[in-house]
Amino acid sequence: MSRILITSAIPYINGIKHLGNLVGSQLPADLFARYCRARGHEVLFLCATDEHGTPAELAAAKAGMPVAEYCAQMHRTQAKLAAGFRLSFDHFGRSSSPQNHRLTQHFAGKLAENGFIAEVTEKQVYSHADGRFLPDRYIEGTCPNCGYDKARGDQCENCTKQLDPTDLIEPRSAISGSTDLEIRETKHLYLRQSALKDDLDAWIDSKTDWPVLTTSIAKKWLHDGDGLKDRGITRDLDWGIPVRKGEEEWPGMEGKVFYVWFDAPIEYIACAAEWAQAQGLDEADWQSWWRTDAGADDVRYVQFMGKDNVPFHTLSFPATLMGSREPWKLVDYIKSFNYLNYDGGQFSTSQGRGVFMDQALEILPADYWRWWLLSNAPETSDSEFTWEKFQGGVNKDLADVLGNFVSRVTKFCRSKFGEEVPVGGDLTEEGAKLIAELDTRIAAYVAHMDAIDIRKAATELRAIWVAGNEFLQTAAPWTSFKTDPDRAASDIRLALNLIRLYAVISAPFLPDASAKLMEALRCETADWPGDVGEALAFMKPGHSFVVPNTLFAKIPDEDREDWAERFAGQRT
RNA sequence: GGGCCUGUAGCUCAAUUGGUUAGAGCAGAGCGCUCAUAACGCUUUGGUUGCGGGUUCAAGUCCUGCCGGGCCUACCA
Repeated sequence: MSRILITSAIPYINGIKHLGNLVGSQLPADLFARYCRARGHEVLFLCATDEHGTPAELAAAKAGMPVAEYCAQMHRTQAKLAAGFRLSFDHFGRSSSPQNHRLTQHFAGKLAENGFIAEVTEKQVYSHADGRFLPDRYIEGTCPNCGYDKARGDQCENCTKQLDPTDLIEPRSAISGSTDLEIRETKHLYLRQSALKDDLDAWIDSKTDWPVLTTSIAKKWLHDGDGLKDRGITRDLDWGIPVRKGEEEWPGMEGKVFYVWFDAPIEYIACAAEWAQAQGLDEADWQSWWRTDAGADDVRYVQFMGKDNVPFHTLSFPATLMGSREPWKLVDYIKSFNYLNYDGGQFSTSQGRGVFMDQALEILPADYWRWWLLSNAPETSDSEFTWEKFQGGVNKDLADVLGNFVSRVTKFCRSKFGEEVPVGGDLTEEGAKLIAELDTRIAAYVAHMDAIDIRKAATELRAIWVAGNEFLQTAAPWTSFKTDPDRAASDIRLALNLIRLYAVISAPFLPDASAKLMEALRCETADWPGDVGEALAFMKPGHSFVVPNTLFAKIPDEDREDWAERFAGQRT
């Protein structure tokens, strides 16, 4: 047994996430967490909402609520949806927690102490009408290069030229439209990542087993141009963690807050502290996961995220931890994902294009989504959601292959032997062959899960389900029952136990279906199978069960057509 | 512009890291079965591995030049 710390990239507070967000971090993290627990490991699985920054302030203003209240409400919404998808977080925290305030300020203090913070005075655009400094991309104007009149202050979307806000002709606030802008001097703190470049480089080089997607992005940032650049970690905002040097005031930084991407990864640690508090544990309990001087040396730490998050997790956050010169646990493995597209384009939060977490659960139970999304996870390249593929995958894999197997076995047994595991007969030749095949296949499945090769694991799991149908076909208990009922009894006993085995090993993908099967079979223990032969003899003759209701209903064409139309554009 | 990834059957993906005849699932065709959610099983059609060069005893895999797709490029988070 080992101790495994798992974190999912923390979703931004600003609204409900779509399926692309879900499959890129939280869902695969949950799959792995459930699998590790099922294998008997001690797991701490953490996630949280990322609550600071300009978009949160603007979303709150739009909703006519104080930002703290807005975040609290959206946190509850996101927590509820996470529960709906059966995301098994040990704690779902908030980056605005007191624990994160304290830790973020602590890290800033340590970094300053060790010379990794620079104070830089720079010029920023201030909007009088909005009463705030504007991030570059919240300034709009005419592009000096191509004349496009909705160019943003960081880049022109029309000609893709990189811009500085001061380059824009007739700049205006993207928030209010006001042209009453002023360039003001303001002082900010920079994390001197460049001073830690060699340490980071050597550390990344040592991670030879990481996905190429992860290391190539890190390497690019380390070696592009002049190498790793320092990064501003403060902002002129009201909503955020006040800039402090540990417990002390930070002269000259009054009224400023840390930038979300400084405090958001630190929430991974703070979240463990929140977890300990919620569980009534003490400091040492969460520190044993995070401090190598307090027991975290034997922890394996795995992070899950979309590719857009990689630079922060491979560089900025490790730089924060390394620069503290304190014994914090660094990540051991980063599993990163490409994007899931929606029917030929991108999922779009702003345009309401695609399926969002709340809508998905209104349509179908979580297991349907979990299976399709995970078995089509964008691991090696971007992948695409279409309603045809979704319908095809779900109907074939879940309804026909798995669901129908359960149905044919339990119903056959009920009609011939009654609702209990039949008595009589010895293991047949077909049964022995099945056990041998499952031995190999389950070993392959386990190897893929250990390696977090999700699509391959799903493919193998499906093959394991298929093996059950093949077994029934060759054993043909409906025929043998007429001449040799003991033989049929033995094969059906094996098949009923096979359903239990499926429930156990499929649980990381299909937690609800798994629970439903275990209940129908009146089984409580769900130990991971060691010896397959023993696992398939778990339920003894005479063990009673009930025939479960349809495990997975098929998606009819009419529904598919209806949904395709409903989610094509503007969300209502 | 620069960098990275990618292109394999109609579709979605594999191919033990250079090693026999490139494999699965879906879709299509045929046969079988009748326990089951018109489900299941077996067989089968289908490939000049984007295109052209090169290295090698051997290339889907390595090098190179084109062509196409995607992502990142540091103030969205």
